[in-house]
Amino acid sequence: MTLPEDCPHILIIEDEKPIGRFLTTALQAEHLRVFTAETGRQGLIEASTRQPDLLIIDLGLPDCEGIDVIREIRAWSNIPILVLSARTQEQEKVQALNAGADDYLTKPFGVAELLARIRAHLRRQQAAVTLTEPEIHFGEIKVDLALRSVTRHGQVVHLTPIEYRLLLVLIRYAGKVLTHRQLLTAVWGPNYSDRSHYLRIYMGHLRQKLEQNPAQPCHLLTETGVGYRLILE
Amino acid sequence: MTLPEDCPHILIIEDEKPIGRFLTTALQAEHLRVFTAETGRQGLIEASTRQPDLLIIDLGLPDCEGIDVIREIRAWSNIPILVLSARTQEQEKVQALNAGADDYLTKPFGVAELLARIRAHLRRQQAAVTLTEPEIHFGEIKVDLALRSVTRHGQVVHLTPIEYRLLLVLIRYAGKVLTHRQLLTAVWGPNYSDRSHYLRIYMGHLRQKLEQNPAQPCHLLTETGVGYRLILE
DNA sequence: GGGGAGTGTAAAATTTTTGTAAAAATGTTT
DNA sequence: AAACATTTTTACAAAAATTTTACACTCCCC
Repeated sequence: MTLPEDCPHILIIEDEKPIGRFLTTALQAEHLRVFTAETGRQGLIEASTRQPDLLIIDLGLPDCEGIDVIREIRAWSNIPILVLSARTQEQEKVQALNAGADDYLTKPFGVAELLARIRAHLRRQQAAVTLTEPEIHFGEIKVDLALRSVTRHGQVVHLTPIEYRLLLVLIRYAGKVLTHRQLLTAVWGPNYSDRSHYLRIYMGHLRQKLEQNPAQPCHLLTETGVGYRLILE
Repeated sequence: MTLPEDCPHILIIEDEKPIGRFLTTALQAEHLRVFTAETGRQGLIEASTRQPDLLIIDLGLPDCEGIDVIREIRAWSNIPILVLSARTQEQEKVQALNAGADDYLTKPFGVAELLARIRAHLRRQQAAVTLTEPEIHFGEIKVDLALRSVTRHGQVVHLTPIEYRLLLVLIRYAGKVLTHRQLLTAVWGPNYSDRSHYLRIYMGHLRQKLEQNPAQPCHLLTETGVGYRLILE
C-alpha cells in the first residue's frame, strides 16, 4: 500500500458498520484516505478537524438527521457532499439536495459508480478558482492580480512562480487556516501533499520578502500542527 | 385544568409510584404534558408512540436496566434524556451518560433545579434544529468554524490542535454532560479513555484562554466524578 | 479534625513540528 | 556550453506542543 498522506481525504458518515467498512476498503483500494464517523455529531467534529476533500453521508442516521448534518456543514464549508439513500427515502433525498448536498446515490449501488462520482466531484472542486478584487493590501504590501505584480512601498518585489502561486492561494482564502495538505495540493498538486518541508521553505521566502520582521511575522502566520494563514490589514 | 396541545411532552419512566405522582404534578403545574411508565418495557412503548420532547428516567428499574432503555432509545431518537440517580449509583450514572443520556440529577433534588434542567434541554433541542450558524458565541468568545479561528473581544486567541478539537467536541454537545471517556475518545482516540489527567490539563488551558475568571469558570464546567460540560451564553 | 478521591495548576521532560541556511539538482537563457 | 534563476534536497538549530511529573487544594465521609 502506498503513502496514506498522498491522496484526497474522504469522510464517511455511516452508522451501519458493515457498510462503512465496505466503503472504507473500496475507497482505500483506490488510494483515497478515508476517515469515518458513525453518528452525525461525530461526523461534524471530524469534518471540522480533518478538513476532508469530500464527504459521503448516509441519510437516516440515528442521532440527528443526516439533513441537519449537511445543513450545518454547508454553513461554513463548500466541500462536495455525496448522499447515500435508500429507495424509501425519496423525499429526504430531495431535502438533502436542497440543504446543500451535491449528489446522491440510491442503494444498492455499484462501487464503480460511486468511484466515478467521487472523482468527478474532486475534479470539479479543484477547478473552482475565482477571485474578484483586483488589488489586495496588507502591511506595506500591495498585490495586483491583473498585473501579477507585488510591490512594497511602491518598490517591485520579485516573486518566483511558486512563491507567487502560494501567495495567491493564501490570498484567496485570507483569514482562513489552510492545512498543509490544502496548500501543497493547490500549489504543487495532489501528489505532493506530504512534502510539508516545501511549505516551510517557501513560507520562509515569502516572509523574507513581504514581512517587516520575517522572524516575527504578523501576516503570514503559522498554525502549528495544522497549516498557515494570511491575515490581511 | 386545560391542556393545550402545543406544550412540550415529557415522558417519565419511574417505578416508584409516589415519586412518579410527585413529578407529574410538579411538571403539570408548569404547563408540561406528562406521560408516565412504570417499567422499562412500558417506557419504550410509550416513547415510540407518544414521541415525547424529553425523557426522564430513573435508574434502577425492576425489569430491565435503565441503561438498556437509554441505549435502545438512542438507536432511533436523539431527544434529551435526563437521568435520576441515587447517590449510591455513581457508576450507573456514568454508564447512563456513556450510553447517551444528556444530563443527570442526584436524588434528592429540588423541583426548581429539575425544571431548570428540563427547560435548558428543551431550549437546546429546539436551537439545535436551527443551529446552522457558522459562528458560535459564548461569553466574550466567538468561534468561527470556517476560518478555524477563535476570538475574544475581536482579539485572536491561539489554540493548539488538541485544545481546538476539545473545544469543538464541547461545542457540538453544548449543554450536555460529557463523560471523561467520551471526551478522551473523541479527542485522543479510544486508546486513551483512561487518561483523565489529560482532560484536567487541557480543560485548564481552555479556561485560561477563554474564561473571564479561569478559577471560577462559567462556561467550561466540571461535573465532579463524571466529566465536563460547556454552557453557551 | 484526619484521610482519601477527585480536581486544578505549575513546571520539567520529551516529542513533534517548524525555521533557516546552504548545497545539489534542475531548468532556462543567451 | 556557461551563467543564471529556480526548485529540490539535506542538515541542523529553534520553537511549540504534548506528555510526564509533582504537589496543593477542595469537598465529603468517617
